[in-house]
Amino acid sequence: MSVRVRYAPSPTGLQHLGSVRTFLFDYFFARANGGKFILRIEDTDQSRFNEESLQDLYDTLNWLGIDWDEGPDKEGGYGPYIQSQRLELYKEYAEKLIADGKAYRCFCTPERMEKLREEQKDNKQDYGYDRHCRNLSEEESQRLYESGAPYVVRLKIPDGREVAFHDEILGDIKRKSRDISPDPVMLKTDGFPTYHLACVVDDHLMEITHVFRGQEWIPSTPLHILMYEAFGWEPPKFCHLPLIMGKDGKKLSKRHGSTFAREFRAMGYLPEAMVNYMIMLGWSYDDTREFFSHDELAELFNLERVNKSPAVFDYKKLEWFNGQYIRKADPERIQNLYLPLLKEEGIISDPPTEDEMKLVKDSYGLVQERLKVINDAPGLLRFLFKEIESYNIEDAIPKKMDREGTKTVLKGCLEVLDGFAGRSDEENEELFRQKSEELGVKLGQILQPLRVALTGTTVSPPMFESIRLFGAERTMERVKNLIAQM
RNA sequence: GUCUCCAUCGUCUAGGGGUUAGGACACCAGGUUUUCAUCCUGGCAGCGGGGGUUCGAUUCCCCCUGGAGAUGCCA
Repeated sequence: MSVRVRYAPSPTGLQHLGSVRTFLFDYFFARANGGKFILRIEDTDQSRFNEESLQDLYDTLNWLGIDWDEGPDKEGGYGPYIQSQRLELYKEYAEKLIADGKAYRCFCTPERMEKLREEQKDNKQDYGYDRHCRNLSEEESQRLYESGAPYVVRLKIPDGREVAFHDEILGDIKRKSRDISPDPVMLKTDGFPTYHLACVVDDHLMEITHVFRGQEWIPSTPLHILMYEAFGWEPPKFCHLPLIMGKDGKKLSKRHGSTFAREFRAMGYLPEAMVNYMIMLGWSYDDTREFFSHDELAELFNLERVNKSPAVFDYKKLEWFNGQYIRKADPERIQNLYLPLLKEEGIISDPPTEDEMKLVKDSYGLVQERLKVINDAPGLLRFLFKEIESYNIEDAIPKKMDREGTKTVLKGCLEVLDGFAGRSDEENEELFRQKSEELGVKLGQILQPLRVALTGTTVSPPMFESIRLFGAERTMERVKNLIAQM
């Protein structure tokens, strides 16, 4: 049987790192096995549905280069792929369950449920429905139904059974049926299915072979097994993925840092770095290799090497991956990624002038080794395009030197800068060395004030290259400017 | 509370009855260098505890501990 895998997000929030990891495993498993990757929208919670998250889903998938074979916009013979468009189907199957005696209508009001819950809490009993309506006589149930009373459909959980399933990652998992929540709701009052019903019905109808989902679903899988039994269907294979944690071992959340895919995109992470890092969170290839292209993953990903235990998300390592990928990337691509940022920050005009574009292109060498994320670029390049707003004089004064000495050094720089453009870097360096000897300081002590004069900071790209790009004459202006302020 | 899952350096992981327990990030030190970064070299650091099984357990089994998740008309 050919592999069919689905990613089934519910559009109630933005795609976060856990979602990304799940669909990456879905996708690459499908690809590596020559199977189909299906996108299904689980919008069964009307109250939490939100349009923005739907757009975010598509944006995220597209950004990371993940395409699907079937989905809302790609009919593949198993549609519709949006659960809110399949309501009749779920109702039909719920009715079938009732007709077969596997489920029943429950007319208990929310008020009764709340009261029950409170009583259970007071008596320190286990929570759960007391099966009041399961014990209704058929006539009574029918009468209430015909009276138009609102109801939900609940599955009858059998007593005294052990429900087992085999997880492809975790192995055999068992649970006693009495530990499964008594008689979970399948169909809500509003006619929408719960996750459990919709998921089981759709996975079966869409002939899903492997269900990938987070480990938080393990406790409800026995329930799903019971549902497959009630329908007389063969369950798919289950693959419960380890959870992603924050540094403190708690479930990853905002307080650990960014968690939404779009935030990483906005910060200037490359999609391939993101994919590579995320796939390594819970999966490994061997004892050393850790760089994988999209195509390689689509060939090499497998279930055997998926880890069982939860993984802590390491922002530092992601950053390292990103730096590695930026350095390997085509310069033009990286420039095009930060070009809009330069415009946004008003560093260059919009549209850029010809001179600005040339300078952006020529200056790439200044940043390529220094970028961890794309968004670092504006800060590194700003000095080439904009005047230094204010000098921190202290920065300009090297260690073991004073203000006067620094002034003298800067004046010395002016002499060397004269005719700078006409000489090679080697020649210029030699001149700076001579000058520093003449002034009785080290080369670093002469270059630091110059660096501050040109860039406004003590940390910058290499001096000579920067001077060449910016122009020796204009550099001299900045040096004079700084001297005047000292 | 109850149920379920998990457990190798700080983090991601490889390994597996006999290994100097391997790699990567981070960190530290050194080198290259005009600062930063890159790059190179080296270093620090780990099998949670207790019982078994065995000639021998980090590896297999049990218990404990620790961590996480689930206990919704949310997914």
